[in-house]
Amino acid sequence: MKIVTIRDVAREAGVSITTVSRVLNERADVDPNTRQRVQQVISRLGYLRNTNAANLKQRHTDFAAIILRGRRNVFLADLAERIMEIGREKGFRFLLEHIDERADIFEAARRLYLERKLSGLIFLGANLKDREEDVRRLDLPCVFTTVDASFMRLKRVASVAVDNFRSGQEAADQLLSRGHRRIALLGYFADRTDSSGMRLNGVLERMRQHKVPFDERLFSDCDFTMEGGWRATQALLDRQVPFTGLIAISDYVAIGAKKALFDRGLSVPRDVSIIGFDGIEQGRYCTPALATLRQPSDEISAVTIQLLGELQRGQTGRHVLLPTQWLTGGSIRSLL
Amino acid sequence: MKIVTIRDVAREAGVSITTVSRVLNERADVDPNTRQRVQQVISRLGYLRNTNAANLKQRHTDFAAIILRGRRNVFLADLAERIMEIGREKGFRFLLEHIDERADIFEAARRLYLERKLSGLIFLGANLKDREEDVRRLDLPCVFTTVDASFMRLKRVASVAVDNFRSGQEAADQLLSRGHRRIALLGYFADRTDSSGMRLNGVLERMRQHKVPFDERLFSDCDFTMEGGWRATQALLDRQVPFTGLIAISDYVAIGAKKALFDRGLSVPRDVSIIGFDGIEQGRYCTPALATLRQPSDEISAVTIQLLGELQRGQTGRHVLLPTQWLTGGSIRSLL
DNA sequence: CTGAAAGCGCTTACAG
DNA sequence: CTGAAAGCGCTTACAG
Repeated sequence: MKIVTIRDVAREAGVSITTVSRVLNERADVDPNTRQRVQQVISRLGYLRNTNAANLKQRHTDFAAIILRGRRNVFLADLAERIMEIGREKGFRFLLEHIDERADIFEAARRLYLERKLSGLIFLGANLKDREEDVRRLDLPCVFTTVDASFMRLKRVASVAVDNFRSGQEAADQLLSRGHRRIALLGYFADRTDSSGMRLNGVLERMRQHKVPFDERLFSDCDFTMEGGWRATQALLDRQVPFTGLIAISDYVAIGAKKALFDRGLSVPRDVSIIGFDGIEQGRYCTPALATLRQPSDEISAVTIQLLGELQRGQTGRHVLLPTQWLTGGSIRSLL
Repeated sequence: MKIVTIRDVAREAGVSITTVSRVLNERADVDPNTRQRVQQVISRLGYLRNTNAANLKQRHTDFAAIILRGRRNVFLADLAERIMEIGREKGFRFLLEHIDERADIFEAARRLYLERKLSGLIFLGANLKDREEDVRRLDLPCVFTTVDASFMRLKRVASVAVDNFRSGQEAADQLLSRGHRRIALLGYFADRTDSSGMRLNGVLERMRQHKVPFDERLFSDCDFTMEGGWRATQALLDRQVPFTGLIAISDYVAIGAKKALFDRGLSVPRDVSIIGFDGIEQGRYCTPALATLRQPSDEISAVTIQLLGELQRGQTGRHVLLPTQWLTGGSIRSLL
């Protein structure tokens, strides 16, 4: 592949590379005729700017990077698209970096800053446990989306997430108000900041308030995947402890749970009522549709952009907690 | 954020930047003591190499780029992971580029080559219609995965895909052998190379062979999404033409179809038997499980790597068609 | 085994 | 409105 450089364009157009650079960067101080001539040469030669070279020299850019870990998380991928869409309308420019599940998001952020310079960072689905120092080192406007970073108390850090604890309470309310007393829980408890623990603790708190005892044998450990939900539910059923309701820490887990029940000849919602979290598209396509507590993606996206703007204008970071929305579905029924 | 450069490392370690560069690039010709000292300084200062600068100077690299369009396609995302996994074991190094649905894959390829130099390219889910000239211009080893590029007849181009036509035939066989005669089809017909048209034509061909007439009112147009399948099935049902079997061009479409049937009070497989294509994880978690023609991801991945290796060694590109695997499921039943 | 120097393809003051 | 020159942070012959 023959490589066309700015030098080739300059020669063909009969101008200096400085002028070509000006055209490339859409600067105003170029004669309209010159600009047009250069642009014609650019498209005729099929010139593409070498971003390496451009970024090497640039001291700073107006790009904000979105760092998204994991390539299979459709929820976060959609959120990223939405954030970029809303942000572009407000004049932001983005670099979306999809990094490996096992990669370190803060190292990725540093590398990206090094290479592209940045005006800000948006992290989707970050794990913040013991990472305060890493965040401080970045010293850039940082917005954490879908995770509460308020405990960090850093001026240039903001966050927006759903109120997972309250969301868990609501899930419990939905089952309790329909007469369910024996409720199974699928998920895990890690640290204070993780969404699984928050959601489950919300459920447990509300059960306590309603004086409904929680049978520990009805808790089954699992990660955020369908397979995890499937396995955990099988383990649960093996214990032979009866339950009529099941709350899973995510819709994916709930889908796995539903499958495991089906495999054992149990039916949803006849035998077990199921509730998930997140409100993924998939859940709407389940038969019956999965009842869930939906994360308001549009609002999360809009707030993310709002917070990034505030940080860039020098304001102290805010930490926003949004309520989830109850989305009912055929996966639950009333026992009353 | 303070930026540490190779110059800082060199000064701290008391060597030239050339030597630091040698350490960074893991060259053998460095004194072990020097190497260790430099490495210590690198980790002490938290130095990260500026890839822009590195790539600017490098004439070529041993990186192969994987270009994947669309951020929501879990099937292709998994395939990419698998390809990288297998490839790494064989000494390949990869750059995975996730590009926007609307972006041009060949422009992305050219830009990537410009910026990172490349030893080869792997395209996942490309659309090759009228793109022969673009491929020729790349003039690099190119492997097209999940699409048959044999019609291009270019020496440095190889491809691996499933035999979609045969796969369509098999889908038809599965329903016909169970006594289904009124079969609905969901998908679209574009050009010769697209998988939807190939699959559907396979179905139609086999129906002709079995002298089972196809009622055109049982074809409903849709894209590759769940929502598309849902809408198309509603349109189908509105026509009030009875059918007992349904073949959708993908599992996602089949999931949408199943939902639409459910919404109208119809049951799978009691009222309608459904078959999809691809074999996504999702399908296994449907209740009942979705019968499908699975694309053998592991084999596709392994062949992709094999073909890339062959091209890099100067061999002429081969075009491999793999059979799909029948994965039965509760979504179909026999009428016999 | 090590270093000085050229240069990758751009951008950016600076001068006119 | 335009151009010559310096320099971004690396790699790579080349010389020793």
